[in-house]
Amino acid sequence: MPELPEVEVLKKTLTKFLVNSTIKKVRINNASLRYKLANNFGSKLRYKKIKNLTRRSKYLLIHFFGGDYILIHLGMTGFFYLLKPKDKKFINASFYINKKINKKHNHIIVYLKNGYNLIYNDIRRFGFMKYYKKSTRKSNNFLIKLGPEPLSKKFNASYLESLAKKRNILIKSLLMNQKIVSGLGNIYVNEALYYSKINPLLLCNKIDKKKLIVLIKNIKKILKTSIKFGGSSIKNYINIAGNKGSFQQKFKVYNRANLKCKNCEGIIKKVKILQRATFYCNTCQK
DNA sequence: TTCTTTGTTCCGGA
DNA sequence: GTCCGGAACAAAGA
Repeated sequence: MPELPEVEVLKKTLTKFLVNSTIKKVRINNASLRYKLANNFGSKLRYKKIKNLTRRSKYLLIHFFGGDYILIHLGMTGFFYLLKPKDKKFINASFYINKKINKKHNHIIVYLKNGYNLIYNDIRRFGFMKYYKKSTRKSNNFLIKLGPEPLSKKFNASYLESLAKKRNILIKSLLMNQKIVSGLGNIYVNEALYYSKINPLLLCNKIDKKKLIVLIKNIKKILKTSIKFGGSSIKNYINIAGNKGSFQQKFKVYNRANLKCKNCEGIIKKVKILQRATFYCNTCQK
């Protein structure tokens, strides 16, 4: 699942290949993403020159000279790769492809003047992209409601405590709320609570500040490590088309129901919180 | 056929 | 009105 670190790595990788490049044409194989692509999506992109790329939460933004931009969300299975057919160069830009690419899910192909094709592949089509005018930069509905970035200074223990004491919800629900902190998904919340020895079923207003300090520290550490790891694993993907990557995510608790805890003798339990799979060790997460 | 998966929105109960 | 959890939704694969 593409989470914040994956999007950050994607941004960095694409930046190298897209900035200052001009779009020659766009081929849309399937416009039915999570939100149907506008009919003029391709024609709007044509001849646009890319200025820079940014990330907000799990959204990737591609900015054009002149100020218009596209907003992208990868959903559950969306990813990008770059292909330079002339020299058979293949670059996996999206961090986590383990399986062979099924071309039938190549929904959008952007042909760039620099010879690269930027390809968007999304098996379940929960991802989306939208074209926006410059004037929407400060009023974009997807961005306007988001809380602080988890890696920003604004996301600290005092901030979290002030919100936690006002609410009567589970700590996991608090962290999953994008208005509280934006960009943490299910996997990283599970992992961060495990590292911090905090039970996801605890009420957020019952957790003392000491614990919150540890939690904040771990969230930042896990995200940073993951970004670093993603950055280095990307290199292994600069291969000829078809070569598989070997990157494996090493989760401490996520998806380990009924297995032995990596920290103690406990067994990892699985419950649902906000309809999401939640994993924790009953012994070390008090 | 049914279940799982994520992020967001909507709805109803307390 | 406010707070909270559950359902629904998007699509595909097991």
